[in-house]
Amino acid sequence: MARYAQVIVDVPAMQTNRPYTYELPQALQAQAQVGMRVIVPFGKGERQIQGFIVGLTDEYGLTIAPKQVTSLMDLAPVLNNEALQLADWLAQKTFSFKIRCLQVMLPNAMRASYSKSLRLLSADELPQELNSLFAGKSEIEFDESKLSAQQLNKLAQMRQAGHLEVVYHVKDRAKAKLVGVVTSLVDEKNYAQFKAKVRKNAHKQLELLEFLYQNSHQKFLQTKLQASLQLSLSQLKKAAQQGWLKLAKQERYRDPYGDKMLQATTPKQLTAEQQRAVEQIDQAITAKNATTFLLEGVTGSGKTEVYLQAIAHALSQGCSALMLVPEISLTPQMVQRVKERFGKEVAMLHSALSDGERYDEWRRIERKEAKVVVGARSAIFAPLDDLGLIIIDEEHEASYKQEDMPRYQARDVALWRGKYHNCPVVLGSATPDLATRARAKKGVYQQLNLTKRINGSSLPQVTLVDMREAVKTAPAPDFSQILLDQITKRLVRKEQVVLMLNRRGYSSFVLCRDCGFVLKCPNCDVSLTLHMDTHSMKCHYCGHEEAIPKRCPSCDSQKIRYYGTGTQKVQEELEKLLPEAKILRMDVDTTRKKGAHERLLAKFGAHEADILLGTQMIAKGLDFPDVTLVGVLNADTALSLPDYRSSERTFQLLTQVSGRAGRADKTGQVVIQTYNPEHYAIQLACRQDYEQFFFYEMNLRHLNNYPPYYYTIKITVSAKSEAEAAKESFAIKKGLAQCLSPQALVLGPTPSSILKIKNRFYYQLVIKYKQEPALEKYLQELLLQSQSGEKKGLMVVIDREPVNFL
DNA sequence: AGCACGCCGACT
DNA sequence: GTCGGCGTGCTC
Repeated sequence: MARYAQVIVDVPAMQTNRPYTYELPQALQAQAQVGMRVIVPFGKGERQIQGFIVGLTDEYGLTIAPKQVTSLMDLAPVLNNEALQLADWLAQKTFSFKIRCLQVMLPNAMRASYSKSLRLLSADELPQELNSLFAGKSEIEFDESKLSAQQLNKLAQMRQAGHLEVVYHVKDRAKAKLVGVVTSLVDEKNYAQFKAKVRKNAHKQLELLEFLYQNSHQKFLQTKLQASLQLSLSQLKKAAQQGWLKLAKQERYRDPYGDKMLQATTPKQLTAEQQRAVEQIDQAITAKNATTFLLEGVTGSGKTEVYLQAIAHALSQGCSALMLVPEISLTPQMVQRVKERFGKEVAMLHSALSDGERYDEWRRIERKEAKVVVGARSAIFAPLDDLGLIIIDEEHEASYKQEDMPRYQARDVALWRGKYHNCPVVLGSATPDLATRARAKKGVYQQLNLTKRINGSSLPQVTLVDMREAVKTAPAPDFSQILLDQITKRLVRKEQVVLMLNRRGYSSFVLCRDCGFVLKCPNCDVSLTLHMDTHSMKCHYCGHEEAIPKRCPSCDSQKIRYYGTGTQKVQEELEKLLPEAKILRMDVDTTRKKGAHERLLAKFGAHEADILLGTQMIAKGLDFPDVTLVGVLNADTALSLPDYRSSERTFQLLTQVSGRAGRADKTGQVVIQTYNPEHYAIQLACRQDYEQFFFYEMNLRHLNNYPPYYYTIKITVSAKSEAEAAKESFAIKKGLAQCLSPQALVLGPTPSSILKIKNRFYYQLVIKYKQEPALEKYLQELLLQSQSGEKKGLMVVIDREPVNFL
């Protein structure tokens, strides 16, 4: 029983980034607990907002009168002690507002939505101008954007005079789904009595009564009953009135998967290597050791089976398990495998779920109805409170880093939770992140190796095509003769082909052959991308759209052409070369709709197409036995990017796609087209030689002072003018020089690779350092100060260990 | 973020 | 002389 609550309010700003003390009304004092959501008044006026109780006290150390908590939004805390501690750590580590860190722990639906309404206090004072607005009602919704300046003016006057008030609403969107349930009340005792009252020719009623009698005291889903007996709602209601049945609402989980029945699977026989890995992990689970394992295994070496058996062991110890996969919708096969093994014990959290579905999955976890959670990045916050194991599959994936506030790295959160629960964390990959692998080498992580492919199938045969030469005789700009021949061969043999277009930093734009003019976005510093489906030019950053020019806007030449390579263009090329081939295209455009991804893959799996053409997204986790050829059209577009990780990315990607070919009995072939055939990342990816790549790349990182030898922090400054952004970033550099030791390095400031986005200009600095005790404080201070510049349109963003330097 | 207070330009 | 612009500062 405390009198006051410490509340973090839902105002993401630097000045409000601290707890506020509210008085708890008598009635709430017994219920209030740390970790509950509340509604509190904040600021002048009657504005109401959501907040989180982070502490309870009996002291109120302020001289101003306390405000009172309006209401509690929860009956029990939605954030436990672990979540609150984790939020603290996150806020500090990622330079984020506390409120953002608390919100990221919960499903979206638990974030309140706000609205305002206008309530008329004395209706006779209403001026004519506002008559139509209120239309006789005493309370209307208040949407400032829909009102004219004059109307707002009049309203303000009314308010001043006390004839009108603004009412603030905080709505909890977290609602359980309710379904109608019908319970039969007909039995031996009343059946005859009911029947006597029904007219003889009322067939429908008799039929219903008969049905209810046959199913005495049973429960039915209202919708199903209506459908099977062809009843309207009013007929049901009438029956309820007569006492035949009871209509009620019942809570029901939204079911994102449908009632798809899955065949239960049993653990598979393990190879000696897998066995060893599972044993080591099991041991750590049983002993409650927060060991971090690096499970390094080539594609097809059976990492998933190791995960599944380790999860089973955690469950057998009475613990729960958490498994992260990169952007889950991309790997439906993986999800299915987990569901097949653990059935309804599994909860899924991924981006394709609606807010409601996500909320339901979250509650299933919280109520301990699901003990295995599979999900993408944000699932790392799943409310499992007896964790026995955390797995991060494809741990090198960049998608584990969140790109906006709070900019967390899910791997780091996993390690934190592992420590909290004393449970092991397994990082799995065929091509581990260099930092991870380096830690394993130093013995910080324990390495487990899977060196053999599970079915003994050999690694695919890889052919490098030097496009500098091949392009001279190529039948189409993106297809060398060698690749085309190979594709044709598969078509004849009725085998399947996967073609990957490395689109990073590459898209189709329009260029004038005469004057070199490129059509650019008026708001952003990027060229517009051609979209054949809508017949327009689009900006990928701000959404600006315009018509495709027929003549050059600069020199009026007609020689304005499409340049670059997009999947659409490649598809057209391919259709011309191989008119008989059936091609499926998979890219952002064709997979935007929910479930489109799965449908495309299912189609390809069912042999409805010969060729699957796509971007990076096809490289991950899909596994089709009849694919015997994988072609990479442009292996090196990412290599030229000004990012120290471009080699690592290219290596990972090529290694991964190569693994897609020939997994079963048929040996696969991989054809890689490149303009840099001698580049080490490409050469070593061809040989699937991670070890060699690791040594080579580590050496380069060492020479150039990059991670994992150094930590990095990126500071991005943006302003309405380039000069301001530049000026501010130079000032920050000056400040940094004061606080950093001579061992630290500061790169920049430089204009960001895309200088202008949505009419804002971006400059950035990168700090590379090993040990800087004063840095963290300095950066916190910098953020605090930047607040004053924010009104002038200056913004500062701090990103720890950024995933891209662009 | 949002809301009020407060100090300077263009109107009745 | 007032209305109303938006720069500034605070929110338990």
